[in-house]
Amino acid sequence: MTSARQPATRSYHHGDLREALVRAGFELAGGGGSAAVTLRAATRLAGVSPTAAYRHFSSHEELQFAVGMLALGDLARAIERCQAAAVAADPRDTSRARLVGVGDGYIGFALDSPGAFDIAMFGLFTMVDAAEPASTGDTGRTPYQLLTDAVGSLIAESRLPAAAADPAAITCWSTVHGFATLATRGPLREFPREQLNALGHELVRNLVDGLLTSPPGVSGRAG
Amino acid sequence: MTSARQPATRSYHHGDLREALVRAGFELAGGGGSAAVTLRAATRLAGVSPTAAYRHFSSHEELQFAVGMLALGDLARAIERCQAAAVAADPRDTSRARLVGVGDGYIGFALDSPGAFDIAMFGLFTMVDAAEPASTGDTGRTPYQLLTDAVGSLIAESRLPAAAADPAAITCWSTVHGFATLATRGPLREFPREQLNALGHELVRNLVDGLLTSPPGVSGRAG
DNA sequence: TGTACATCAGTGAACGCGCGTTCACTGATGTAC
DNA sequence: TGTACATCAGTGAACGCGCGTTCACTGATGTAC
Repeated sequence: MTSARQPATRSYHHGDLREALVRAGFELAGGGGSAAVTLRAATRLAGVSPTAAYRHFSSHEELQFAVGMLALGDLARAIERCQAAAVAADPRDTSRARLVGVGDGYIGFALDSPGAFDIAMFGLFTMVDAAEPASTGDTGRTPYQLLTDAVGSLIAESRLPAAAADPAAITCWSTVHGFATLATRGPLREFPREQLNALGHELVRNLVDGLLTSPPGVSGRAG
Repeated sequence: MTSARQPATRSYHHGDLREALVRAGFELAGGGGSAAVTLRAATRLAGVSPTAAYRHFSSHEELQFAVGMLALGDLARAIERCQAAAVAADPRDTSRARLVGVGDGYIGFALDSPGAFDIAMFGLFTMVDAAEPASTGDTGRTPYQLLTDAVGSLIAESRLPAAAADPAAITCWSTVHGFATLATRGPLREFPREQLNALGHELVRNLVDGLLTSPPGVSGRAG
């Protein structure tokens, strides 16, 4: 969106090495998670010497972070897709459907792309609501924002008390994140995909309906 | 429990290097999680040459696994302690209290000993219900067994349908595991400990009561 | 009780590996006159 | 339009690091006679 005074100016030597390195890192993550995203491997994949990376990233960590942001954007899009599907399946309750979509998208993305999910967490964990444009989906929202947006509409509809906003978001995130981890790298790892789909599907719906039935944050009974 | 024909036979050269290495590994994990449990660092800490480890472990992975088992045992004991406390706090509903104790213990252990928690997962994830004695608490049960035991008593009391056994265990584990991860290495990392305690406390009780109100596994409404 | 011997826990040097990072450089690109 | 020059993206060799693992060994322990 900056004025394009020069004709795209693409390609000094390589074209756009920064972009190529981030894409290479993303590909590596797909194979072996965040541990596979080394600076040398990325430059190797891009067909360039290791030193070249330092023209675009000041350190290995900066590359990892950039790859994480890219993966976060993919996660956001997966969530947006599931939200659309959930709304289509239950058009009379779009707020609930949008929250369901967050859960479905999160779990589905982890199952489909465990490596990308792993590196996405690298980015997520260092900046929850970073304004990094690369980390947003088609609606311009990060995965975390999509979650808080969905919780926010339930609050706006008085179906969740305002005080429940934070605890509800944390509960949702904890549940789907835990399941994604167990299913991806944990003891559920070798379950057939169909069964994981079914388990995740039910988990998310139980989670959302449980939340609406007895919202957290409103001091429950002592245990 | 084997016949002690020889007087404890302790100490060839070192005493019990295997034990010392596992303890060293555990100490390292306390500092930097599973990644810090290298074979060389463990031997260094034990004051022994790297090669010596190969008298007791066939590979680095075997050492990591042994350390994981030790950490799992600690986790089991943390759970047992929380179960006792929960039962004392609510003696009229011991089954519910025991399940609450699993959650409290799991989260508390992760918050108290993130490194040990990390390496414990290394062991857990490769063998959920291994019969490894090192991985059990004072009652001789592994953490996972303590969870299924607690769910089992609720089923025995007809407060949960038998069909809910597996999904309920998975839901519980997912939720507390996810929270432990977010609180330990995730975006909740820098929250004050007291707040995390409160959040975890409430999360667990909402989880358990939600489970008892609407058990999973009994095909809920479509979403 | 004393000596010869077998066992085997631990040593020390070395291997190859891939990593992140630094250095002085080269050579293609774009710019100024 | 053509030449001299500055820029700066990418090179290639090298560094030090810590890792897991192998090798031939040493020397303390326990055992047999």
